[in-house]
Amino acid sequence: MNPSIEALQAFAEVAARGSFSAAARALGKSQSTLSESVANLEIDLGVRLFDRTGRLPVLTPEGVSLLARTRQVLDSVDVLKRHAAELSIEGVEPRLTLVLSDTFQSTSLERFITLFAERFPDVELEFLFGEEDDVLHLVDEGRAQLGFIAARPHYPATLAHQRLDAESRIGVFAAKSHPLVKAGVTSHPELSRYRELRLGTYLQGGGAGKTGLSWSSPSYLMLLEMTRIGAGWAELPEWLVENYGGDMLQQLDIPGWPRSVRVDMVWSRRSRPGPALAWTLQRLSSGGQHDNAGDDQ
Amino acid sequence: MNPSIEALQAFAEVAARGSFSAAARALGKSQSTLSESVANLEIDLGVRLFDRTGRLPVLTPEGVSLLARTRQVLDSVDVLKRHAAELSIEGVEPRLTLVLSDTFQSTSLERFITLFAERFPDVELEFLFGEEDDVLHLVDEGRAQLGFIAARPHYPATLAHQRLDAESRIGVFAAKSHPLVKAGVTSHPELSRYRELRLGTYLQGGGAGKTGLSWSSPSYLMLLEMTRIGAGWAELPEWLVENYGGDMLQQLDIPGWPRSVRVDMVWSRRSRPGPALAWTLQRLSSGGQHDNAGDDQ
DNA sequence: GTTCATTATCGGTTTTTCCGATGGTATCCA
DNA sequence: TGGATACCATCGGAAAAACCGATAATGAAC
Repeated sequence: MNPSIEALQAFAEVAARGSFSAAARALGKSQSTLSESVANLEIDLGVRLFDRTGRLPVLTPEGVSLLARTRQVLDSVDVLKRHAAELSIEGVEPRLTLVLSDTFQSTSLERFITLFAERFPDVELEFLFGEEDDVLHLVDEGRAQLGFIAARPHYPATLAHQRLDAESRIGVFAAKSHPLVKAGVTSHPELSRYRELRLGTYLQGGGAGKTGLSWSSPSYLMLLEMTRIGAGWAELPEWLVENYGGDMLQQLDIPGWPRSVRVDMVWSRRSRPGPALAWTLQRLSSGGQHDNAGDDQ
Repeated sequence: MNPSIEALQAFAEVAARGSFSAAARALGKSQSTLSESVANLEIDLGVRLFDRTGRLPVLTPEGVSLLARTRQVLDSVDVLKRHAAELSIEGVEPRLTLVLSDTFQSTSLERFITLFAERFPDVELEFLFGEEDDVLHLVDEGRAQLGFIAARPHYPATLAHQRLDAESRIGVFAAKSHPLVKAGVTSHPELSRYRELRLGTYLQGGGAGKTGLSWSSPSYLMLLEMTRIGAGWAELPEWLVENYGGDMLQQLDIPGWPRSVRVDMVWSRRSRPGPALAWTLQRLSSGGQHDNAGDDQ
């Protein structure tokens, strides 16, 4: 037989107030209910929880011990109820999936994560990584709710987008030991004689257009790694090279590079953003640093 | 309104089996009960837990999220019930209080603690520290269930005792920088001209008998500390000096010292030892190293 | 000793839980 | 296409539990 949650609440309240009557008043129930409820709980558990010889009930040692576990039960019930209320009344999403791009600097992400954990402790955060078309695809099909992508002029009609303040610089890099560094390559045509390590998405199978000389990976981090070991040259975000490139990479002085790219957030128009997504959009679109940007609702 | 534990069990079971009927069979209830139970839970929480369009119910994203919390509730309920069963059926004590003496080597204690934690995970272990009469007093008045004390020939009639295998050597120590070390004291009468740092219990107020020249503390560790800073000489367990004395103490060569003292366990005769205490007595009295010493019940 | 607050117990009502039966429906197989 | 099967939701009724108000007993305080 399972104890009822009401009985557990009664037990905890009586223990806390030291009196059946006071606990009854606190819980808005009658004294007799509490008395019977606790008595039944004692029968249920097979343990005498209170010493009732005196005027007021006193916890037995067993009662003290079981009270601790009872509180754990009640706490977990509260968590459950609170989360359910968020889901139903406020309509908060059970989880939020973000597709991150290495174009998007991860430093500004740390602040966001801690704030999000405070504001939505019950929402599961899921991170995916992807670049370019993969981002759009994941968001469009609903696998992710929010994506970050190197800004482009046009987006599918089903996607909303917003440009972020931050901009990211993309340069052309090669390992210092790579032949093209010694050869002093300074133009793009020359570059194309060497192997390019380029971003390849999951979507387009085996590189349409550029083939043969180029290798591809869907992750900037793996491109960086391959560049480090001298497998070729690559377009890489500068911040990524600064943080993870060590001293082994050399930025190439090519006309038109490094380029400054802006980052866009994209999300689906198909359904109205839930509270967690809306909050996230607000926070990130206003730059994140000034919190007083009049962002209610 | 609180959800009932039965309903939460039903929810978890349906989610686990993927079918109301299967869950009903598993829980020994009727299918209609489970169906209604979960339906009411959904109303209670205000959240749709299952998608019922197909033949079998499928968890909604919200359901997945709430299922995790529900499992936590059920787990904590299981802990509560298990602990209650131990307390009631097996009569396990809610907590066990030991009075440790620094005479008792703490190395053999570590093994005991880990084994105890395995065998009685729900029993609270409380440690007190005391020496001599304090130990007897705490055990006799029920504040502690088991005490360790330097062996003595007679004990109060209300206390049972058992000699342990291990023996502890007590020597006379002083700081190497203390005058009596340089003076080359070799007999007890000479010693008495210097300040003694002696064990003083909580019981006997301000040192009956030896006064004036002696300072006292109820803890060997504090005596050790005072000896180290050169406040006087003291009788100390050798193992304590070895472990915590550093190189600052000198053992004095006094006739009759160091003494070998045995350690006794003492417990009350007033009530039959509970399972946890009985287990502890068995384990410690047989030395702790050979586990096959025929100790059942 | 009297008064006050507290607890246990008892009858009765309301609510919840549970069951069996029933009907509707998706899935599978002939 | 049609039948068999397993599944689910719903309904009425029975059993159990929760809850209340009233009452009597008891410890504490004055």
